[in-house]
Formats: sequence, C-alpha cells, structure tokens
Amino acid sequence: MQKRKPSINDLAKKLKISKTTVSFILNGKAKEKRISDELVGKVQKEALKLGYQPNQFARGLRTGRTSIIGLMVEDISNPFFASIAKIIEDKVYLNGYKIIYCSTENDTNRGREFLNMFTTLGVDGCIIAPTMGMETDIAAMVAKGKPIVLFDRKFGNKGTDTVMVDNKQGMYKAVEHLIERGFKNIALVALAFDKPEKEDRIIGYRKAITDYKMVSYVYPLPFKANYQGYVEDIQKILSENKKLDAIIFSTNYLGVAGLEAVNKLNLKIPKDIAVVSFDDNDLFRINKPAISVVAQPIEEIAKTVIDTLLAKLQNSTARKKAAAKTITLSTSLIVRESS
Amino acid sequence: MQKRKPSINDLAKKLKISKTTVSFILNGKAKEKRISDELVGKVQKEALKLGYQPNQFARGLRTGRTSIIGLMVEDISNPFFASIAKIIEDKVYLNGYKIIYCSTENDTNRGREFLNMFTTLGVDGCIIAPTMGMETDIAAMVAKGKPIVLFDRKFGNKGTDTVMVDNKQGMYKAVEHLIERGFKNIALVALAFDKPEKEDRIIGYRKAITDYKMVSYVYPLPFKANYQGYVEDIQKILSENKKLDAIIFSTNYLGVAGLEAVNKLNLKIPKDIAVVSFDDNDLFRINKPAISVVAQPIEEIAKTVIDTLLAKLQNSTARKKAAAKTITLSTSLIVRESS
DNA sequence: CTGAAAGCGCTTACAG
DNA sequence: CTGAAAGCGCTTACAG
Repeated sequence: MQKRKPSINDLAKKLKISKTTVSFILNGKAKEKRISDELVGKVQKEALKLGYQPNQFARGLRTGRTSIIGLMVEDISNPFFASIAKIIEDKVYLNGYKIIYCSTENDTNRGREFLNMFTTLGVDGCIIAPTMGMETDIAAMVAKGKPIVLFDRKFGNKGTDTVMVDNKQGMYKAVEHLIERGFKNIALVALAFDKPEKEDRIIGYRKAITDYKMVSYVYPLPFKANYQGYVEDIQKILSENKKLDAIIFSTNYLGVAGLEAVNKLNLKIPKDIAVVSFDDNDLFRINKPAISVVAQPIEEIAKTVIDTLLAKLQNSTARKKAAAKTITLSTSLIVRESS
Repeated sequence: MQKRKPSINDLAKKLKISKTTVSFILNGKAKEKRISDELVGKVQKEALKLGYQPNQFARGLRTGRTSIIGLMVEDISNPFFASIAKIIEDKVYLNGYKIIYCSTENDTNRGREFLNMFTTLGVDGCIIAPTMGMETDIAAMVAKGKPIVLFDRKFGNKGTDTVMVDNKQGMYKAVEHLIERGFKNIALVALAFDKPEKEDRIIGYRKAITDYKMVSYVYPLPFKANYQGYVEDIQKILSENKKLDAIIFSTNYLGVAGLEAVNKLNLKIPKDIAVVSFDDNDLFRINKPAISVVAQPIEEIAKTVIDTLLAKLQNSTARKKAAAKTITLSTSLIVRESS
C-alpha cells in the first residue's frame, strides 16, 4: 500500500551501489566522473523502470535553486497580461523553468505579500509588473542578488532591469494622428495610478496637444475593481462634454468600457466621436467600425523580458556587476475605421 | 556579505533555546505545548526582527506538503480560462495555497509532461482542464490519492471529480431559440477533439435538430494552433453554403473567428446570417450587433472547482472513500441582437 | 514546559 | 572509477 515514490536511495540499494553514483549518473555527470557506460545503462534502466523522479524539495533544499520563476501581473484575466503570460510560460518551460503566478489587482499590499511568497518559496527569479509602492521591497530583493525583471511599469532609475514600451511616443503619435485627421477637441481618458504629471501616457498626450496648440482635455480615472464603474465614468464624461469630437483611452479595458459607454449613448463612431485606444485586442479589430489602436509589441515584450531574466539566471556573477538597464520598445499605431 | 536567510537554528541559537521550541511557537503550537507566553513573545519578536521566513523546501521535504496547487488549462490567454484562473487564484490564496500553472495547448504530450512536473514538484492538488489522452495518467495520480478536480472536459465515468457545464442542454437551447426565431438552415461550427458523435455540444445540436425535424449542418473543425486558420475555414464554410441562415459557434474563439469571417464576407448579422456563440465575452456583448451567446457560469465553475478541491485537501481520509462525483452546472442563453 | 535527535531526499567535497 | 558522510532547514516522536 506504500505508494511512496522511489528515492535515490531505493535505486542505489536495489542496484547495490552508492547513491552518490546514482546521483552522478542521473545528473549527467557520468562522463565527468568517468563512470562505466555499463553502470550508467543499468542505473538509467532501473530509474525508468521504477519511475524515479527526483524530489524537487530535497534538491531545492540542497542546491538553493528551484527552477521556479515568479510572475506577477496586475490581472491575469486582462488580455494584455494573459497574452504576455502565455508567451513567457512557453519560453520558460523550454528552459526548464516553471511559472508560479499571481495577480496584484493593483494592490500594493497584495503585491508585497506575493513578493514575500516568492522569497519564501525560493523562486530563482521574478518577472513583475509592479504596482506603485513596491519599490522598496523590490529594491531589497535586487540588493540581495535575486534576479528580477520589471515590465509594463517602472520606477525611477533604480537598479532594476526593466522592459518598457515607449508610452509617451505611442500616445504622441495617437494624438498627432487625430489632429491630422482634423479632430479639434481630443480628450484623453487615462488611468492615473500615480500623479497625472508622472504618467507617461498623459505626458505624451500633453506634449502633442501643446506642440500642436490644441486644447487639452485630460480625464484621469482612479483604478477600480469593477468594470462597470469605468463605463459609467466615461458615459458621464462623454455626456457632459458635448464638444469632444475624439477620445483616446489609455488602456485596453478603458477602451472596452469606453466603447460600451459610446454605444449606450448611441453615439456614432467616428462621426460623433473618433476613438483610439491603447493596446490591441480582438474586440478592437473586429468591432464595427474597427477601432484604431496604439498596439504594444506583446511578443517582443515577452521575449525581451524572458531573455533578460534568463541571462541573469545563467550568469550569477556577471549579474551583480552588470548595470541595470531599461529596454524601451516602440509601439505601433494601427489606424482603422474609428478615427 | 553572507545574505543567507535566517534559519530556525539561527533563531534558536540567538535566544539560547532549542529549535524545537522555536518551531512549535512559530507553528502556533505554543498553547498546545504549553510554552510560556513570555518565551512565545520573545521568539516572535526575534523572528520579526530577523525577518525569519520558514524555508518551504525544508518544510515540504519534511511534511510532504507544499501548499501549491497545479492549474492546467488549455490556454491561459483564452478569456474563458483566464477568467477562471483569476477567480481560482483569488480563492486559493485566501486558503494559503499558491498556484502554479501551465497551458497544454491541447497537446496531450505537453499535458502529460506538466502532470509529471506537478508530481515532481509535489503539488498538493491539481485542477485540470484535461486533453483527450491524459485519461490514464490522471487516473494513475488519482489512484495514488492525489486530490484532483477536472473541469471543462471530462472522461467517461472514471473516478475523478469533475465540474462540468451542461453542454448538451446549452446547445439545445441555442438551436431551439434559432428555430423559434424562424431560421431554417442552422449550422454548427464545432471544435471536435474527439469523434463528433462524442462531443456533447454536437450531440445537443443534433438532438434539437432531430426533435424539430430540421436539417443538420455540422462542420467539425480540428484544433489549430493559429487563429487565422479558423477564420479561413469558416469563411469557406460560409461561402460554400449560401443557404445557411444561422450559424452557431461552439467556443468563444471560434465565435470570434466566425465574426471576423462574417465581416470579411460582408454579410449582415442577423439579416444574412444569424449568429450565436458559446461562451460570453466583451466582444460579443459590445459588438454591433451584439451577439447572442450560451454563457457558461464562470464564477460558479471556478467556485465549485475550488470548493471541491479544498474539501478533498482538508480531508485526506474521507477523500479516499468518497465516490468521485460530477457536478453539472447550467448554462444560460443570453439573447441579443444577432439572432 | 523544554530539548536532543532522527530523518525527509538530495548533492557534493573528500577520500581512496 | 566508486563510496561514506555531511549537511541543506525543517518537523515531530520521544524523553524528561
């Protein structure tokens, strides 16, 4: 009835050799240790037969490595993060790592708790879309030499590798595009985690508006747990500011909520109001009219993040010396029917 | 320079007491072991000061438990699974568990590998949306007493707890609805993992068609890695079968691809063709015209899955006796403008 | 009330 | 070429 999994000891006993030898063979050090091919064969055969699986905990305890990478995003059910997570998952498995994940829901305490969990679990590295306020905790982990790569949001020029998208420029291009199309009163509905003056997407918008001598209409919205709240807020903005002829949404879920608001008010896009959203997704592409977007290079973001992390993981000495760098990727404006 | 995390031994030495006592206190067994409040206070204070975190690997090695739950879905970037994952993640953390996840991409080998990984890692339990072909492997794990809950797809009446949705009935209602609206040639575009005769959604469709003496048009599509393939397939179906006046898509991504196909062919919904899709999402709700759907009770699915698993986890003796049960939840037909 | 000790399964320096 | 032994950090039966 004992269904205990076979240990390295069981193997050794069965074959009447020491577990050292078994361990060497199973870890591919047979050559290095010049163990006879015959013995190697015997051990491997027996391991297969018994269905031997090394206990990761024992190994982790001994080596201090776990082959687990912690992935922390704002919300795994947000298509942007879900897509990134999928690609990361894929690449990471190819390299023998596993992913353990969590959603911060933009709650700093939650984020901190998870960071703690990552530490306790002994993850080898972390990929984090941080919330404001996690700065100190992350810095502390980095200081301890834990490989960490940030993405989506960044902190000041702290010593953490970060993969970003050029939000300012992306937003600038969106505004410029609307201006070129002849829209006069272009609003920006933006999530403001931090102060609006510090949000790159808002900064990009303001710069374009100033450069082209237009009037600025910024509507910063706080982060909300429920989607319907956004719909209502945007409906209100739209109905209270009739002269707006174009509106930009700073994230995909704001864009989705915005579309719903526009529909509820029975406004026609782009006749009554032109629409551009940050982030692309199925809805924007298939919607009638199709929605113009500032698309983030999802694939590239994911790949850059992973490559950066793997490089750090593989090279623990260099990682301490190498200065942290921020890699900034470009967005692309995809013009469709809504603008 | 030694940044090693403090161990229970460090604590014990520092306070000049045995690590047994420290362990008892830190595990809340102080009362039970009748350790003096004074000592408890001292230990807790010191633990806090040193920032003590128990090493999960040592603990896992010792206790055989890991507080990790493995979550396996078809594709984490699919909104259906992403939403479920999010809710599961949430509930599970509340109970002190962590989630480690992976996407099978409907590849049995991949699924098997991950199952293996779950075992090796020593997860306490698994939540799996299985692919065909994982049957034996899952049965083996269940036989070993590993708590497992399946969802989304099921196997014959094997001894594994499963949370399902009443796919037959959901599809039946969709067909019935279209018939009542007066549509005559109602097609079903369905994913067929298994033989079409064994797919519940197809069975439900056929039953309704037979009951109402209509003509059956089933187009089974194999699982594909790329989305564009579906769009093309559906375009082809639509243009080769002009007499179809209504079409049902059996999953959300088929529905999305279907919409794109309909758009490309410049067909008007519902005038040229009525559309109903399985699974609800933002796109279907916001699309113009809004798409009627057979919605799965996502929240309820996630909750039932988790509750079932937690019950098994908490009660390891009973779990062996309790017969495996399949819980079937109802879908709801949401009629919108497309039908 | 508290502690010494064994042992979970592994890896690895050391010895031969 | 191969093995005996220490030790990673924890929990827990056992002893007092």
